[in-house]
Formats: sequence, structure tokens, C-alpha cells
Amino acid sequence: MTQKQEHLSKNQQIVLSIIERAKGPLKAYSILYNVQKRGIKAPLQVYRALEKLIEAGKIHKIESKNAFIACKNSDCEISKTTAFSICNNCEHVKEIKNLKLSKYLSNFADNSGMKYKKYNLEFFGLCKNCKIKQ
Amino acid sequence: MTQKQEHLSKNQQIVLSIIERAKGPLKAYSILYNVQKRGIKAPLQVYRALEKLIEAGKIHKIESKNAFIACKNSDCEISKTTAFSICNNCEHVKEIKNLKLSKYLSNFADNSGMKYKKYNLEFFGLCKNCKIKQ
DNA sequence: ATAACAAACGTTATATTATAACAAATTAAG
DNA sequence: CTTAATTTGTTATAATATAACGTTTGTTAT
Ligand SMILES: [Zn+2]
Ligand SMILES: [Zn+2]
Ligand SMILES: [Zn+2]
Ligand SMILES: [Zn+2]
Repeated sequence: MTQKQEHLSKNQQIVLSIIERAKGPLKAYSILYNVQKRGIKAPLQVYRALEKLIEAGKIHKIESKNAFIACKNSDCEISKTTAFSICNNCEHVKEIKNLKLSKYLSNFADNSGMKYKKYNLEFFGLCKNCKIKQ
Repeated sequence: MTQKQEHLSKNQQIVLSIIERAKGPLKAYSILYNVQKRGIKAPLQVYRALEKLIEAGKIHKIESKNAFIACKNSDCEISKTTAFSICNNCEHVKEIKNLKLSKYLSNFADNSGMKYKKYNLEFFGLCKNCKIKQ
């Protein structure tokens, strides 16, 4: 009986803690730099941890930025349905938690006969702060 | 009066023609390999063409694959609102043309006060073919 | 036509992001 | 304890993307 892992390994915990403390999405090599004092020396160690953390639903990858952010949406299925708002100016990223949206997209079906189990949506615009300043 | 460019340069035309003839999304270095006989020798020449073609709405980038596909949706705003279906098995990618979906997403607003001008949505699942085979 | 400007080009070098391959150490299960 | 699975450490390399520079081509306005 292979259950979804819930115990995080040492490296996974280290990488997760860095991502959780960050204000915004972190890039892999920035994570690497941050964890070198804790014994993680090579890119692969970071990428391996990132892979497992994504599988576990603890973090998400922001595809348009090649960066990683902690999941703030404890309800969301394990990394299967994700939506983010991204500010084009200050690069602020926030995970969107909206039941209507997630229901709409989870139930979406077009004429292709394809049933989608997973999606990633990235919205771009100006955040409230940046809208004011401009 | 700076209008949106509609005349494509030589390199842009070459790169676009490769992408349009392809069955699926192409990677930048695969494009490079394909156009070397036509005089394009360096990655930067390809990336520059790709950038302009995206701005012109002729192609889109599939972010989860770092690959580029021709736009099949002449109605869509210039690369501003994109949705794709991606088969996890055969990697078949198709641009989704669905007015309800695009209206829903273009009008989407959450409580953040952010108004989104642009989005990219990638759906994942099994296409009809691959569903049968499994 | 020609000067002035903007866009595209060619080229070299380099930055950034990500994975392959292999052996050792640790952890979970029977 | 024994065995299998996972995680780790390490080196090397693959894949993706941009910086910097000078030249060439195309457009616009006199
Ligand atoms: Zn989440
Ligand atoms: Zn902002
Ligand atoms: Zn399109
Ligand atoms: Zn398929």
C-alpha cells in the first residue's frame, strides 16, 4: 500500500522552510545559495527536493518565472489545480483561492473529448499598489 | 504613430514557417537545427524571432514545456489570453478556442482588487487516443 | 536623395535552468 | 536482521536563454 508520503526528508525540510519564509517565489539557484550554509551544496539536491515538494503539494512552480512558491491553499488537491495572480510590475505573486474558479475549471470540457485532471492558470496584471503608483 | 508591426522580417518568417508546419510545439534549439540550412546560425537569432512572433500574436509559448506553437485562433487578442490542452502521454498540444471560457477568465476578478489583462491556462490530461489505449 | 532614426542582423561569449550517471548512506517494511 | 526503497552526495554535462557589440537594413522626414 503506497500512501502519499507525509514525512519530509532533511533536505526537503530545509528547502521547504526557505520557500515558506520567502516573500515571493524563489528560483532554484537562489534557494541553493540560501541553503549552502545548511549543507546542501549542489543544484541537484535542490531540484530533487523541489520535485518531491511539488508532488506532495507543499509548493508550486510558477512556470512563467521558473520559480517556486509555497502552497497557501490547504484545500487544493495535491498540486493538481493551481491558479496564480502575477503583477507585471513588482512581480508579486499570489495563489488564487476561489472555489467558483476552481469548480469552473475542474469541470471544464470542450469538444475534444478530453477530460482534464490538472490545470495551471497564471493571470497577469497590475497589483493594487502598482496600479496606484502609475 | 507606432502601429503593431505586421510585416515580418526574413528571420521571423523563416522561424514562423517552421513552427507553422510542425505537428506540435517546437523547442528553440530544435527550431535552430531546422533553420540552419536557411542561414540562421545562432540561438539568439531564433530567440529574437520568437520574441517578435509572440508579440505579434503569431505564436505562443507553452510555458510548461519551454516550447513554441503557432496560434490557431485568429480571434484571440494578441497573445494576451491563451489556453491549451496538453496530453500527458503523447504530449499532443492544442490551443483551446472557447468563447465561454475566454469570457469567463477575461472577466474574472477576485477580492485582491487586481484586474487581469492577460492570462495563460494549461490543462493536462489524456487525449482521446491515449485514453483508449490505456 | 539623403540625413536621421529605428529595427533587424550577425557574432561571440556567457548566464541561467535543469538533468544524467553512479556510488554511498539512510530509512521503511517484512 | 534482512531486504528493498528512498534519499543523499558528487561530478559532469545538457538544455534553455540573454548580454554586449558593431554592422546592416529599412523607414521617415526634410
Ligand atoms: Zn496550492
Ligand atoms: Zn505590483
Ligand atoms: Zn492563439
Ligand atoms: Zn495523447
